[in-house]
Amino acid sequence: MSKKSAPLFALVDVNNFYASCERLFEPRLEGVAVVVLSNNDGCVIARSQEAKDLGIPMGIAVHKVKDVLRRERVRVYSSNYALYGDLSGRVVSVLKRFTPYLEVYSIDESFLGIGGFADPAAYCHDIKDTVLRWTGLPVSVGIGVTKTLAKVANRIAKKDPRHKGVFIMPDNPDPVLGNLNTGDIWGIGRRLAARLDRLGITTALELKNADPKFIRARLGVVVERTVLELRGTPCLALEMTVPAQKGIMVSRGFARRVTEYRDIEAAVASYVSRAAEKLRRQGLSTNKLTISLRTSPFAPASERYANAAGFVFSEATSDTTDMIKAARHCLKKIYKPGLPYQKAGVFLDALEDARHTQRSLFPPAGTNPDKSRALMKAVDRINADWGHDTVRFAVTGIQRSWAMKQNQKSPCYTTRWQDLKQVGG
DNA sequence: TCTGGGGTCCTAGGACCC
DNA sequence: TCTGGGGTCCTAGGACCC
Repeated sequence: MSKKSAPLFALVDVNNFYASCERLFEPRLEGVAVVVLSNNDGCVIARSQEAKDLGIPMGIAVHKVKDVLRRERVRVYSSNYALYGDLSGRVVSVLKRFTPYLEVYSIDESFLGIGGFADPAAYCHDIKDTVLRWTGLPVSVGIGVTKTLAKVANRIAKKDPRHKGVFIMPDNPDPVLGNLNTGDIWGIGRRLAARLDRLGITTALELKNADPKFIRARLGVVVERTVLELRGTPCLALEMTVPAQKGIMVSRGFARRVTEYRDIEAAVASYVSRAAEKLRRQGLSTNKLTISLRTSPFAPASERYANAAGFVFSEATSDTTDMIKAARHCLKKIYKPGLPYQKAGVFLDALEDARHTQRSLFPPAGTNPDKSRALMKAVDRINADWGHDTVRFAVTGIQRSWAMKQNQKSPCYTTRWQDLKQVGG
């Protein structure tokens, strides 16, 4: 992309990503309806085209579509993030061979800066064909002068087979935008769509033609930027460097309702351990830990409860022991006996580079940072070599009746040797 | 019986300062 | 008893994304 050329964005997006990943290692699934479930096998988070054609909605609770899943013999998979993460990396490495102007936006989407090409559509067809040939995954590409317009174009590339997977936004986008609801624009969710509706704005074209100052006053700067992006004025740049993470969260629903303090404490301690590993892997330490606990939001009102409590460390830490201690302190504040708890979580906040941690003038008694660092390093090393949780804290429990359900999980073909054997049968 | 998990950014309002 | 205006920083909550 030469400096003089006008910016042009391509959004490359894997079609039905999770479903396509499952299909990659099970050729029998070709042409068959496939769905992938959320954690705890709770709801549908990905569908093959055939599953979409059966009218199975995104995000629906599994128990609500049980009948159609059985009747139509839909193949059902628990989500397998190790597999999806690995395949995502393969797609990105193919894209990197085409251009350094690359922003990995999500597990299945990347923005590419493609300004300066004489024939961007041909270039993107080449990208699409190459990704399919080298990874086996089908992608669609949308092209536009802003990220928001590239998103719109991508949607059309996916929906209308006549475009063969690549759609470039025309110079006059109005006919396209006139056929698009505001809720289908990137950045406009259900709430904002409803508020726009009340202002008499229902299509993307109407939003584009609205007064940006008026929109800013009523709906804030985010929506104002969307108006400008729809008009072809870029407000969002290609972000090629990954910014430092601001927070780390680990939260899970329990496989079944949990009431006993000991069980919740065990679950929370194991989430804390996982969060602490993520923290150390990135060379960070945390200043603040928050524990959250709740019953099901679908529970009867008498059982509905959600609360959170935080703990601020006197100096930043990356030590699992410190964090478990803090977590117990928080949990005691918010745990109420007798309730059927459904979910707990830990959030690590106010992160900083572990190498430049500000030491407290008054460190808590009995702490020895060097010793703790060495211990954590050893624990991480053993767990990396021998598998998750080979070494873990006793408080995380032995029985783990709360551990999540994943009854339909596919093998980790690409990341575990043991699982690879299953391919050959 | 059964409804995901992990992030980001923005805004409003309170605390505090001069 | 009366009692300003403006700035900054922090936090909680809301909205969005995939």
